Amino acid sequence: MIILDYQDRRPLYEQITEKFRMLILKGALPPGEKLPSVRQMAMELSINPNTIQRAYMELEQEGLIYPVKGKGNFVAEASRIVKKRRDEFELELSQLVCRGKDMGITEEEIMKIVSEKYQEVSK
Amino acid sequence: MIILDYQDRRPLYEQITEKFRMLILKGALPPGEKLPSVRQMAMELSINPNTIQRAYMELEQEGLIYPVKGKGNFVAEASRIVKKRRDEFELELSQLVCRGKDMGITEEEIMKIVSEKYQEVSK
DNA sequence: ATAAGTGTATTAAAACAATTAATACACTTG
DNA sequence: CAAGTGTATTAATTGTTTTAATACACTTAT
Repeated sequence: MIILDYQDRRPLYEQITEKFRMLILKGALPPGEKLPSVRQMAMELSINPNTIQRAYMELEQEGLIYPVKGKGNFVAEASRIVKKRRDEFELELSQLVCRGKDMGITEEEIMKIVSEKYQEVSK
Repeated sequence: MIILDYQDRRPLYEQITEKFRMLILKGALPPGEKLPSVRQMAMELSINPNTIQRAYMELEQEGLIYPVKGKGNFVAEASRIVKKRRDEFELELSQLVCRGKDMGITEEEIMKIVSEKYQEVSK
Protein backbone atom coordinates (compact mmCIF):
# COMPACT_ATOMS: atom_id res chain seq x y z
CA MET A 1 0.00 0.00 0.00
CA ILE A 2 2.84 2.38 0.84
CA ILE A 3 6.49 2.39 -0.14
CA LEU A 4 9.21 4.27 1.71
CA ASP A 5 11.93 6.08 -0.19
CA TYR A 6 15.15 6.29 1.80
CA GLN A 7 16.68 8.53 -0.88
CA ASP A 8 14.00 11.10 -0.11
CA ARG A 9 15.28 13.77 2.24
CA ARG A 10 11.91 14.11 3.94
CA PRO A 11 11.34 12.21 7.20
CA LEU A 12 9.58 8.85 7.08
CA TYR A 13 6.50 10.04 8.95
CA GLU A 14 6.02 12.82 6.41
CA GLN A 15 6.15 10.45 3.46
CA ILE A 16 3.54 8.29 5.17
CA THR A 17 1.36 11.26 6.07
CA GLU A 18 1.42 12.58 2.53
CA LYS A 19 0.42 9.29 0.94
CA PHE A 20 -2.50 8.71 3.30
CA ARG A 21 -3.59 12.33 2.88
CA MET A 22 -3.78 11.82 -0.87
CA LEU A 23 -5.64 8.52 -0.57
CA ILE A 24 -8.21 10.13 1.71
CA LEU A 25 -8.68 13.36 -0.24
CA LYS A 26 -8.97 11.45 -3.52
CA GLY A 27 -11.63 9.25 -1.94
CA ALA A 28 -9.65 6.02 -2.27
CA LEU A 29 -10.09 5.60 1.46
CA PRO A 30 -13.76 6.35 2.16
CA PRO A 31 -15.10 7.84 5.42
CA GLY A 32 -15.36 5.27 8.18
CA GLU A 33 -12.67 3.04 6.65
CA LYS A 34 -10.21 1.61 9.13
CA LEU A 35 -6.54 2.34 8.61
CA PRO A 36 -3.88 -0.32 9.19
CA SER A 37 -2.93 -0.49 12.86
CA VAL A 38 0.27 1.25 13.88
CA ARG A 39 1.92 -2.08 14.63
CA GLN A 40 0.84 -3.83 11.45
CA MET A 41 1.96 -0.88 9.36
CA ALA A 42 5.27 -0.71 11.24
CA MET A 43 5.87 -4.41 10.63
CA GLU A 44 5.20 -4.06 6.91
CA LEU A 45 7.59 -1.15 6.55
CA SER A 46 10.14 -2.50 9.03
CA ILE A 47 10.19 0.64 11.13
CA ASN A 48 9.18 1.62 14.66
CA PRO A 49 5.46 1.83 15.48
CA ASN A 50 6.00 5.32 16.89
CA THR A 51 6.82 6.61 13.43
CA ILE A 52 3.42 5.45 12.18
CA GLN A 53 1.88 6.95 15.28
CA ARG A 54 3.50 10.26 14.42
CA ALA A 55 2.09 10.13 10.89
CA TYR A 56 -1.39 9.29 12.18
CA MET A 57 -1.15 12.16 14.66
CA GLU A 58 -0.48 14.58 11.80
CA LEU A 59 -3.50 13.27 9.92
CA GLU A 60 -5.59 13.66 13.04
CA GLN A 61 -4.46 17.30 13.45
CA GLU A 62 -5.57 17.90 9.88
CA GLY A 63 -8.95 16.41 10.74
CA LEU A 64 -8.58 13.62 8.19
CA ILE A 65 -8.77 10.71 10.62
CA TYR A 66 -9.78 10.06 14.21
CA PRO A 67 -8.44 7.45 16.64
CA VAL A 68 -10.43 5.12 18.88
CA LYS A 69 -8.47 3.61 21.76
CA GLY A 70 -8.16 -0.12 21.51
CA LYS A 71 -9.88 -0.21 18.12
CA GLY A 72 -7.91 1.69 15.53
CA ASN A 73 -7.78 4.82 13.37
CA PHE A 74 -10.61 5.68 11.00
CA VAL A 75 -11.18 8.05 8.10
CA ALA A 76 -13.25 11.05 9.19
CA GLU A 77 -16.55 12.12 7.64
CA ALA A 78 -16.16 14.12 4.44
CA SER A 79 -18.22 16.99 5.84
CA ARG A 80 -15.90 17.30 8.84
CA ILE A 81 -12.84 17.28 6.62
CA VAL A 82 -14.21 19.99 4.37
CA LYS A 83 -15.23 22.13 7.31
CA LYS A 84 -11.84 21.89 8.97
CA ARG A 85 -10.03 22.82 5.77
CA ARG A 86 -12.31 25.76 5.17
CA ASP A 87 -11.90 27.02 8.71
CA GLU A 88 -8.14 26.93 8.32
CA PHE A 89 -8.34 28.72 5.00
CA GLU A 90 -10.53 31.42 6.51
CA LEU A 91 -8.12 31.91 9.40
CA GLU A 92 -5.13 32.31 7.11
CA LEU A 93 -6.96 34.67 4.81
CA SER A 94 -8.12 36.77 7.74
CA GLN A 95 -4.60 37.09 9.07
CA LEU A 96 -3.30 38.08 5.66
CA VAL A 97 -6.02 40.70 5.16
CA CYS A 98 -5.20 42.08 8.57
CA ARG A 99 -1.54 42.35 7.63
CA GLY A 100 -2.40 44.09 4.38
CA LYS A 101 -4.63 46.56 6.14
CA ASP A 102 -1.81 47.42 8.54
CA MET A 103 0.43 48.04 5.55
CA GLY A 104 -2.08 50.53 4.21
CA ILE A 105 -3.42 48.42 1.39
CA THR A 106 -7.05 49.29 0.62
CA GLU A 107 -9.92 46.84 0.53
CA GLU A 108 -10.36 47.54 -3.18
CA GLU A 109 -6.76 46.63 -3.93
CA ILE A 110 -7.15 43.33 -2.13
CA MET A 111 -10.41 42.60 -3.95
CA LYS A 112 -8.71 43.30 -7.26
CA ILE A 113 -5.90 40.84 -6.57
CA VAL A 114 -8.37 38.17 -5.46
CA SER A 115 -10.52 38.67 -8.52
CA GLU A 116 -7.66 38.65 -11.01
CA LYS A 117 -6.06 35.57 -9.50
CA TYR A 118 -9.36 33.74 -9.27
CA GLN A 119 -10.23 34.35 -12.92
CA GLU A 120 -6.85 33.10 -14.07
CA VAL A 121 -7.15 29.92 -16.12
CA SER A 122 -5.47 26.95 -14.46
CA LYS A 123 -4.25 23.85 -16.16
CA MET B 1 21.21 51.88 20.41
CA ILE B 2 20.52 48.13 20.73
CA ILE B 3 20.50 45.83 23.74
CA LEU B 4 20.80 42.06 23.53
CA ASP B 5 18.70 39.87 25.79
CA TYR B 6 20.38 36.57 26.52
CA GLN B 7 17.24 35.37 28.34
CA ASP B 8 15.40 35.66 25.02
CA ARG B 9 15.22 32.29 23.30
CA ARG B 10 15.46 33.88 19.85
CA PRO B 11 18.86 33.97 18.16
CA LEU B 12 20.97 37.11 18.45
CA TYR B 13 20.77 38.00 14.78
CA GLU B 14 16.98 37.91 14.96
CA GLN B 15 16.85 40.29 17.90
CA ILE B 16 19.09 42.66 15.99
CA THR B 17 17.11 42.34 12.77
CA GLU B 18 13.84 43.03 14.54
CA LYS B 19 15.08 46.18 16.25
CA PHE B 20 16.53 47.68 13.08
CA ARG B 21 13.36 46.72 11.17
CA MET B 22 11.29 48.69 13.65
CA LEU B 23 13.60 51.69 13.57
CA ILE B 24 13.44 51.78 9.78
CA LEU B 25 9.70 51.20 9.42
CA LYS B 26 8.93 53.79 12.10
CA GLY B 27 11.13 56.27 10.25
CA ALA B 28 13.63 56.69 13.08
CA LEU B 29 16.30 55.72 10.57
CA PRO B 30 15.57 57.74 7.42
CA PRO B 31 16.34 56.57 3.87
CA GLY B 32 20.01 56.98 2.97
CA GLU B 33 21.12 56.84 6.59
CA LYS B 34 24.25 54.79 7.22
CA LEU B 35 23.99 51.89 9.66
CA PRO B 36 26.80 51.13 12.11
CA SER B 37 29.49 48.99 10.48
CA VAL B 38 29.41 45.28 11.20
CA ARG B 39 32.64 45.52 13.16
CA GLN B 40 31.66 48.57 15.18
CA MET B 41 28.32 47.01 16.04
CA ALA B 42 29.99 43.72 16.95
CA MET B 43 32.43 45.53 19.26
CA GLU B 44 29.61 47.36 21.03
CA LEU B 45 27.64 44.16 21.61
CA SER B 46 30.72 41.99 22.27
CA ILE B 47 29.78 39.41 19.66
CA ASN B 48 31.16 38.19 16.35
CA PRO B 49 30.90 40.47 13.29
CA ASN B 50 29.35 37.63 11.32
CA THR B 51 26.30 37.77 13.55
CA ILE B 52 25.75 41.41 12.60
CA GLN B 53 26.38 40.47 8.98
CA ARG B 54 23.65 37.86 9.25
CA ALA B 55 21.21 40.40 10.65
CA TYR B 56 22.05 42.90 7.90
CA MET B 57 21.60 40.16 5.29
CA GLU B 58 18.07 39.57 6.57
CA LEU B 59 17.28 43.25 6.34
CA GLU B 60 18.66 43.31 2.82
CA GLN B 61 16.43 40.37 1.83
CA GLU B 62 13.46 42.32 3.15
CA GLY B 63 14.53 45.26 0.99
CA LEU B 64 15.00 47.52 4.00
CA ILE B 65 18.71 48.22 3.50
CA TYR B 66 21.36 47.84 0.81
CA PRO B 67 25.09 47.22 1.19
CA VAL B 68 27.96 49.01 -0.56
CA LYS B 69 31.29 47.19 -0.50
CA GLY B 70 33.96 49.05 1.36
CA LYS B 71 31.50 51.75 2.44
CA GLY B 72 28.73 50.34 4.61
CA ASN B 73 25.04 49.50 4.78
CA PHE B 74 22.38 52.13 4.10
CA VAL B 75 18.64 52.47 4.63
CA ALA B 76 16.74 51.94 1.36
CA GLU B 77 14.37 54.43 -0.24
CA ALA B 78 10.87 54.39 1.26
CA SER B 79 9.26 53.78 -2.12
CA ARG B 80 11.38 50.68 -2.70
CA ILE B 81 10.54 49.32 0.73
CA VAL B 82 6.82 49.81 0.20
CA LYS B 83 6.95 48.22 -3.23
CA LYS B 84 8.83 45.17 -2.00
CA ARG B 85 6.39 44.63 0.88
CA ARG B 86 3.40 44.98 -1.43
CA ASP B 87 4.82 42.56 -3.95
CA GLU B 88 5.32 39.99 -1.24
CA PHE B 89 1.82 40.53 0.06
CA GLU B 90 0.39 40.11 -3.42
CA LEU B 91 2.31 36.88 -3.95
CA GLU B 92 1.09 35.37 -0.70
CA LEU B 93 -2.49 36.41 -1.35
CA SER B 94 -2.37 34.97 -4.85
CA GLN B 95 -1.13 31.64 -3.58
CA LEU B 96 -3.83 31.54 -0.91
CA VAL B 97 -6.57 32.37 -3.42
CA CYS B 98 -5.27 29.62 -5.67
CA ARG B 99 -5.42 27.15 -2.80
CA GLY B 100 -8.96 28.19 -1.94
CA LYS B 101 -10.06 27.82 -5.54
CA ASP B 102 -8.64 24.29 -5.62
CA MET B 103 -10.64 23.51 -2.48
CA GLY B 104 -13.80 24.59 -4.26
CA ILE B 105 -14.31 27.87 -2.43
CA THR B 106 -16.10 30.42 -4.62
CA GLU B 107 -14.85 33.90 -5.41
CA GLU B 108 -17.84 35.34 -3.58
CA GLU B 109 -16.99 33.45 -0.40
CA ILE B 110 -13.45 34.76 -0.49
CA MET B 111 -14.66 38.31 -1.11
CA LYS B 112 -17.01 38.00 1.84
CA ILE B 113 -14.23 36.95 4.19
CA VAL B 114 -11.97 39.75 2.99
CA SER B 115 -14.71 42.33 3.36
CA GLU B 116 -15.75 41.23 6.83
CA LYS B 117 -12.20 41.07 8.13
CA TYR B 118 -11.28 44.40 6.61
CA GLN B 119 -14.26 46.20 8.17
CA GLU B 120 -13.46 44.84 11.62
CA VAL B 121 -12.52 47.58 14.05
CA SER B 122 -8.94 47.31 15.26
CA LYS B 123 -7.45 48.84 18.38
C1' DA C 1 -10.62 -13.33 33.27
C1' DT C 2 -7.23 -13.37 30.00
C1' DA C 3 -4.96 -13.09 25.65
C1' DA C 4 -4.25 -10.61 21.68
C1' DG C 5 -5.39 -6.97 19.37
C1' DT C 6 -5.48 -1.74 19.51
C1' DG C 7 -3.87 3.43 20.59
C1' DT C 8 -0.84 6.32 23.85
C1' DA C 9 2.93 8.18 26.74
C1' DT C 10 7.78 8.56 28.26
C1' DT C 11 12.41 8.48 27.50
C1' DA C 12 16.57 8.39 25.07
C1' DA C 13 19.66 7.88 21.09
C1' DA C 14 20.85 9.39 16.73
C1' DA C 15 20.69 12.41 12.94
C1' DC C 16 20.22 16.84 11.31
C1' DA C 17 19.84 21.88 11.11
C1' DA C 18 20.62 26.41 12.99
C1' DT C 19 23.61 29.56 15.24
C1' DT C 20 27.74 31.70 16.29
C1' DA C 21 32.64 32.26 15.95
C1' DA C 22 37.41 32.23 13.82
C1' DT C 23 39.73 33.66 10.07
C1' DA C 24 40.96 35.20 5.62
C1' DC C 25 39.67 37.80 1.47
C1' DA C 26 38.20 42.02 -1.29
C1' DC C 27 36.75 46.69 -1.94
C1' DT C 28 36.94 52.05 -0.85
C1' DT C 29 38.83 56.04 0.74
C1' DG C 30 42.21 59.32 2.38
C1' DC D 1 49.38 51.77 1.83
C1' DA D 2 46.79 51.92 6.02
C1' DA D 3 42.52 51.73 8.08
C1' DG D 4 38.11 51.56 7.35
C1' DT D 5 34.29 48.78 5.11
C1' DG D 6 31.47 44.41 3.37
C1' DT D 7 31.98 39.29 2.08
C1' DA D 8 33.16 34.34 1.93
C1' DT D 9 34.72 29.94 3.96
C1' DT D 10 35.12 26.89 7.48
C1' DA D 11 34.34 24.88 11.79
C1' DA D 12 32.65 24.45 16.58
C1' DT D 13 28.80 24.69 19.19
C1' DT D 14 24.21 24.39 20.28
C1' DG D 15 19.52 23.22 19.61
C1' DT D 16 15.86 20.76 17.20
C1' DT D 17 13.92 17.00 14.75
C1' DT D 18 13.42 12.33 13.89
C1' DT D 19 13.30 7.69 15.11
C1' DA D 20 13.52 3.97 18.30
C1' DA D 21 12.99 1.34 22.81
C1' DT D 22 9.90 0.39 26.11
C1' DA D 23 6.05 0.45 29.09
C1' DC D 24 1.19 1.65 29.83
C1' DA D 25 -3.96 1.61 28.89
C1' DC D 26 -8.07 0.44 26.44
C1' DT D 27 -11.27 -3.00 23.60
C1' DT D 28 -12.80 -7.18 22.04
C1' DA D 29 -13.32 -12.10 21.62
C1' DT D 30 -12.83 -16.27 23.70
